[in-house]
Amino acid sequence: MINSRPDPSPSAHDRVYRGLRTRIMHGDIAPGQALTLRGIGREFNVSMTPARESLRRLVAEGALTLSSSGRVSTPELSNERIEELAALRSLLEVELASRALPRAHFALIERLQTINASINEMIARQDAVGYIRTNLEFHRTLYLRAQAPAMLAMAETVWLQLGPTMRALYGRLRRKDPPRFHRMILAALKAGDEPGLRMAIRSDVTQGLKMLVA
Amino acid sequence: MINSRPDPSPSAHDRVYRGLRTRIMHGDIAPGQALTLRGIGREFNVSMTPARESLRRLVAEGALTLSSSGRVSTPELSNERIEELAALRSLLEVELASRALPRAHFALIERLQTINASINEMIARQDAVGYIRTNLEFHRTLYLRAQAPAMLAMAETVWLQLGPTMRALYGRLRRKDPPRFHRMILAALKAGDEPGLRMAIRSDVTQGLKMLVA
DNA sequence: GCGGTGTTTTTGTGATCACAAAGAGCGCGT
DNA sequence: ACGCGCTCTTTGTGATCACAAAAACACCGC
Repeated sequence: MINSRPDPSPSAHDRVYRGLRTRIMHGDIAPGQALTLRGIGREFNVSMTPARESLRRLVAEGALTLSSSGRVSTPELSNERIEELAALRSLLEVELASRALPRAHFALIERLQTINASINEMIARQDAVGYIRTNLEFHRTLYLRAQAPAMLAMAETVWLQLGPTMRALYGRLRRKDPPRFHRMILAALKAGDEPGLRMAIRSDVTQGLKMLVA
Repeated sequence: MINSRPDPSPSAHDRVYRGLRTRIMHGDIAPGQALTLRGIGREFNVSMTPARESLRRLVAEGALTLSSSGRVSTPELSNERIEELAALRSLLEVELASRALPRAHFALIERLQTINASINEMIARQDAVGYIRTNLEFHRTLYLRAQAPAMLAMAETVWLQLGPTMRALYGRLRRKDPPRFHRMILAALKAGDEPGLRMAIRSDVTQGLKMLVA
């Protein structure tokens, strides 16, 4: 669903939407944070109309929740919901990785290794938002090779829903070691080992969850 | 995502949204059909504002496509996209059915059998829209038992994207025989046979696709 | 007849407004 | 000190408008 072509005239509501979306996905906003139409409008220098459209769009994608009185805020997910979303990530991303595997040439693996190095840097720097962003870039770069845009869009929707929660999670986690499953993913890609890749993805995706429950 | 509680004050845009959504999901609208803001507004007796919100929401869910000039229309899916969406249905619905299996008691199976009888009636009556609606009701009734609202919502989003296409498909299909895989699903549910259920769901979901490619 | 060109109509966009409901704050009474 | 009620502010909703771009249409020359 991500389109990288330079849109000649990005409509106002699209600009607002994209701005908020990346902020939410990367965990810039904490769970439970309320957003107001006029506040968004002021921040992006637009009227209430485009602000409303972008907020409602994000609500439709599950990135924000709509209270009964119409107020929108970033969601505070229950543990059950988090587990369900992790299961969805696993389901979708294992399939995406599996489809990407036959198309994963050396250049791609090299790029993934570069991104992985950035991730380690973010960890060393204790930069939670940067870590989430770079980690998602790692996954998206791989899944783009699957040539399955609808499936990738769904995976991104799940990321979006988990964004604020992941921030709260990793923020308090203060991990020090690099993600070990990423090395397993890279090894499986190099070896063309599909079962190994599926297991590595599943482990990587559900890894964060285990830390939460603990 | 479907909420059956009687909302005391359904906002205008919600009423419009729901109306359009069920129409699209059930295949009331043919692929490629264009929708205009003022037209929707007239039809539902609202101004452009709620019409716009509902259209944009449906676009966000992939139920409608937005042309470069801002016009919205029901999508005409490529064969590749249809295959991908069918794969998504398979992925999600197999998991949903698998989760519903341990919770599927006799009352549920009985209800499914009743719905299945309705499906046969729709087929005999050559009612394409009624067939799609009842068929989705069969699946949703089963999946509701999975207690996985986010996953069910995603499956419904896929149905929504396939709605107009399924209509065009089944409309020209003129099938005469009842869906054989539904009997397999019921049998597997009664027997508590999980592998059999997974296979039956996968077959049922991808069955329509095969007819399209042929 | 046909293609192109001008006009006219339709359509989406974003701003603004009036309104009602929800929230926040404050003070009064007990 | 605490709860209740009142008021003022904030907030979302939906209608309407002006504007620009796009589409539809009609007309004219060839």
